[in-house]
Amino acid sequence: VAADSGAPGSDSRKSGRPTMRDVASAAEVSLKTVSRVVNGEPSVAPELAVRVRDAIDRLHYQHDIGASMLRRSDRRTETIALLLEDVGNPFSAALHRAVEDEARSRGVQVLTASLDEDPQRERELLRIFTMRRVDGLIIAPVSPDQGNLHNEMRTDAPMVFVDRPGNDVAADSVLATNVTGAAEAVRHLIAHGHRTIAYLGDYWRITTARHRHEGYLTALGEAGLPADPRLVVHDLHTAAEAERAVMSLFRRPQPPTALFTSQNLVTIGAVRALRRLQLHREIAVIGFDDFPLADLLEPAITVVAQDPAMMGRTAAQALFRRIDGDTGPPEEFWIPTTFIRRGSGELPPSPRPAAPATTAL
Amino acid sequence: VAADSGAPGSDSRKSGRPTMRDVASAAEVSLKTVSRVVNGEPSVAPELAVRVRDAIDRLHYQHDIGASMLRRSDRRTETIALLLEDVGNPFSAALHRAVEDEARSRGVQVLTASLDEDPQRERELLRIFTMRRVDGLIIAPVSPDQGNLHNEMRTDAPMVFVDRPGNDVAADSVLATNVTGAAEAVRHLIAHGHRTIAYLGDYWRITTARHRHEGYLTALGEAGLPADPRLVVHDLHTAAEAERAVMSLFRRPQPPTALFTSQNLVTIGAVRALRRLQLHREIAVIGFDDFPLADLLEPAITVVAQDPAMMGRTAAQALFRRIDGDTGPPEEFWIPTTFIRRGSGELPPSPRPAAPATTAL
DNA sequence: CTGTTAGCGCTTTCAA
DNA sequence: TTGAAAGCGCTAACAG
Repeated sequence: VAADSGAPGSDSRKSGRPTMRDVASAAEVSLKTVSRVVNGEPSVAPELAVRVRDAIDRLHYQHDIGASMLRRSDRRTETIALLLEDVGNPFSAALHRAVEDEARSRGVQVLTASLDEDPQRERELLRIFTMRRVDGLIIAPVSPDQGNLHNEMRTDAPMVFVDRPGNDVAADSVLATNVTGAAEAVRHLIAHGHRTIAYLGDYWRITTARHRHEGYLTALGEAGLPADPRLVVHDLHTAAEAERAVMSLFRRPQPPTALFTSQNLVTIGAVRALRRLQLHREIAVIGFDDFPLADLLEPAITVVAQDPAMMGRTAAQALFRRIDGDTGPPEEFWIPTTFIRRGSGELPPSPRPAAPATTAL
Repeated sequence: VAADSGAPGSDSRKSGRPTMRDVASAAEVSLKTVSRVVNGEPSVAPELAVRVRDAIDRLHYQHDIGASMLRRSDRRTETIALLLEDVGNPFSAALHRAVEDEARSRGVQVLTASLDEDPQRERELLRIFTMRRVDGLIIAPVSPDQGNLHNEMRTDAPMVFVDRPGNDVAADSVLATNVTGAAEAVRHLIAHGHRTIAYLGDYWRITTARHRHEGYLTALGEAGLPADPRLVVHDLHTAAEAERAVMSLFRRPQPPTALFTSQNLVTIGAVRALRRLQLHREIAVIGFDDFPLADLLEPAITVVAQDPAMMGRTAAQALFRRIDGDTGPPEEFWIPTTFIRRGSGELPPSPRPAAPATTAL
């Protein structure tokens, strides 16, 4: 076995990729010297280093990061996991990009996955990424019982929550100012004279949706306006659902004069419905979360913009601090939202009680 | 060394995560039996299997995929790389999502990275992913010299090109019907009476941009229309650049009556410019590549829609076929574009010679 | 069905 | 500065 290890020229390889041993014998040095050159350790005689590098080029040697990680003392895979709602949606995609940039500057690779609001998928991915020994995780959690989940997994890799809090897990979190941002929007509508403001929100189980609803209620409360439950619709997750919800809202006797939509797709669905009802110049709309072309619609859509790139960057930076050994108490990073006036949020209350739509209903 | 391997209860661990050996001694079986249970090999007595699983739960053992891969005969990492222009843009994000879904169904993880049109970054990432021993790569290439790149890398992992062809590399590719899609759009404009049609395109070096320009020329040629180089602007990569280009186009003596924009952001920039010039109801526009809310603009934007999800799915399926050992000749998969009439492409040629903008210029 | 031995490709430890 | 030996956590090959 060890007999042919020093044998110089002859390729004792059966097939497959060349290893450090092959390079060593080609360069007529020890395996360890090759390792030193590959890892850029300084204590190698220049002459030997040249011989090694020559052999590497000649054999097209490719270092195996996986194998090296196995023996390394730090056991770093230089890999982090990013678990988002859906890598295909604009918010997640922007956040992903920011994380990638931050990771790139550290030579770290990113494994991304979409959770689709599925708790089972979340636990499965947590298991998989633990088995892959990622150095850390950034996660927009789905499960309400993050705590159990995390314990159960025994993922000793650091974790940072983004967009949504990791309920009772002691870890950093990066969150948008959902409550105050939503309240600001609703206050703006009230200041423009609206008294009947509908709330259209995402799944109630999603923390951010609850927070935005809370901001809505706060602003109403401040103004001494009643919180009419008939003006509140939860659990809208797609544009189509939101469109239907708005259509039926305007079939009611006392329709709202303004809408606060708590999410991207809901805003778009609402705008679609108002167009169909020919009410888009009558009914005020403010959406939470900005979206491309919001400024080109007529009227342009007033929004509470989030900053997904900043959230991603902040989360990645926090994670890398933990990976680097920071053991301070968990921190919360609040990423401010930006209120952007564009027109739809500045429409005054429509005098007439809105179109009767289908009288039969 | 081997002395304590069989020692039952006492934890001989110094620290860190438990290994199969720990599980083996806790369950009082051999290491190999644990391996069998973990890998779901059937030939284990139920009683032993239970003991092993108990020990796994008790010690919170977590299988190490990296270590297992090192010794496995297939040497699969169950990982693929996905190299896209920018994971943050809608086209890439949608494609990414489709690849993820396809990979998920095989238990494969996806490492994604953005190339930003940077050839150096492309070669660096190719090197990194080779060192990580991904099972395969899906790539929207940047370099014109893919051939050299690929050779140089000696990435024996299969590769599939998506969105852009991998020039003279013998590998599968998944491409949109850029030439015919573009020609269809321009034919449509011609059919609506336009004779002066501008082409606004992305970086000339990008293959898809060249193909779309080719389609533009084809349609003009068929109709016997001259190809006026003053109506062609290349190398527009952002909405702002496109906006400026369109503004200056309409300062000229013979402005076009219609625009064909060869890319998302260019379309949006063009629409912005037409709005500023108050020409959005005069000048026809057809964009290549659909975008959200294109139907809500006024006029709604007629487009040649691509199908990024289909492209991602097709690419992933092709890649997995190769990973599974298919060694047939390289294939080209053409994903058809869909022409979507929405209004902006159906505007007739504007009779008056368009606004004079700034007379001083 | 179960266990033993060897060794994946690399880094560590320690001696020369 | 260089190298030999040991072993990371696991699976393959071959015994019992």
